[in-house]
Amino acid sequence: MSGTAGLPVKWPMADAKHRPDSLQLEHFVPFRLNRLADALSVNLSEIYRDRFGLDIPEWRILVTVGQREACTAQFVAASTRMHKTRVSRAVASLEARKLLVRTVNRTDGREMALELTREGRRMYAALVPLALLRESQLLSCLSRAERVAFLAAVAKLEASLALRHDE
Amino acid sequence: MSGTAGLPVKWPMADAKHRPDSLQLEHFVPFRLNRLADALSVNLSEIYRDRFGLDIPEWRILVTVGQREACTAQFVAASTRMHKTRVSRAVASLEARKLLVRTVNRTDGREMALELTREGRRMYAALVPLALLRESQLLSCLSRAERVAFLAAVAKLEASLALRHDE
DNA sequence: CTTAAATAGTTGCGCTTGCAACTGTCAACG
DNA sequence: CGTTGACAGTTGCAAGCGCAACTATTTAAG
Repeated sequence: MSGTAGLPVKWPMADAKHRPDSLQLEHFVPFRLNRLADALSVNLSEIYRDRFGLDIPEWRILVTVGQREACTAQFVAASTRMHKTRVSRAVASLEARKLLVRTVNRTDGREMALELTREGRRMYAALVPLALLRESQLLSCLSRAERVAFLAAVAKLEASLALRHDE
Repeated sequence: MSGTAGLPVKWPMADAKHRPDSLQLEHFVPFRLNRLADALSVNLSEIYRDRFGLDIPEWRILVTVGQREACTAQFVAASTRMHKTRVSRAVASLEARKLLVRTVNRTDGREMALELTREGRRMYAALVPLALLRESQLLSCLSRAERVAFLAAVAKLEASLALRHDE
């Protein structure tokens, strides 16, 4: 332990520079993406939480169901990549708030079709434009070319991690 | 509710196409980044969890402390953007495992300098090359130009969200 | 010196989550 | 039919987390 005799440090001493064997968290891409995604979530939650009282799982379900006629919890779980218990509980919550109804499938009693209620649709219709606006605001710091390049790279990363299920 | 008489749907009916008032979660950038960041975390955790028994907070602390001589928990919290209680508990865990020691600052008894033990440094030294290798593997689906463009866009987004504290 | 405000770090508590185990239903096979 | 395995969805439980409240220490002000 070299020079820690004259301890202590309010702020750390200048960190080792970019040596190939040194990992600087602030430049480590997985960490940066995690932090970025989290900041975006927090930013977006102003809309769905503060203005509509939804948490993340509820918001995802509302959007997933709202953009279709109806679908199963299974489908929601697969397309949002949420654990099925997380979906189950959020669906129960949305049902309790009368934003969504569940109907048992007549030909397969295991499944339940999820469908937004009139009120659920109203919330969906109010939410979507705000979310899309916020998305474009968040991306507005990029030029059109930068945005295209960025999204193309994201798509490639998604493909390489087998995250895409459509197209 | 219109055509849900002949219910139910194992898979949802073809979803409404890209109408401007329709939000498709699979194309919604904040969601995609969240999913991407999560996949990267899972991918990386194979290294720090399975091979070294660390969880995310512990891994971040090990890296943050390891790249400096010493620093405070405060600094770790600020630079990793983790809540101070999360840092506090993970530091306690690392200390219990003798990967890290805490030393009270002589001139300010509130602070404690965090420093890796010999064993902590050994783990850090073993971990870093693996993590950097994995990072480059994850980015290897992008050409050099694509990678540069991607990172530039990420940096702009970070700046626009005030996530950068250095440089 | 004394008091008040600020800061570093810890802890109690409630909430959310994932895992494993469970219920109930359907499909396959004898 | 009856049994076995797969599948949709739910629940008990323990672990992780953030918030608020706390301790201990330092700094500022009077």
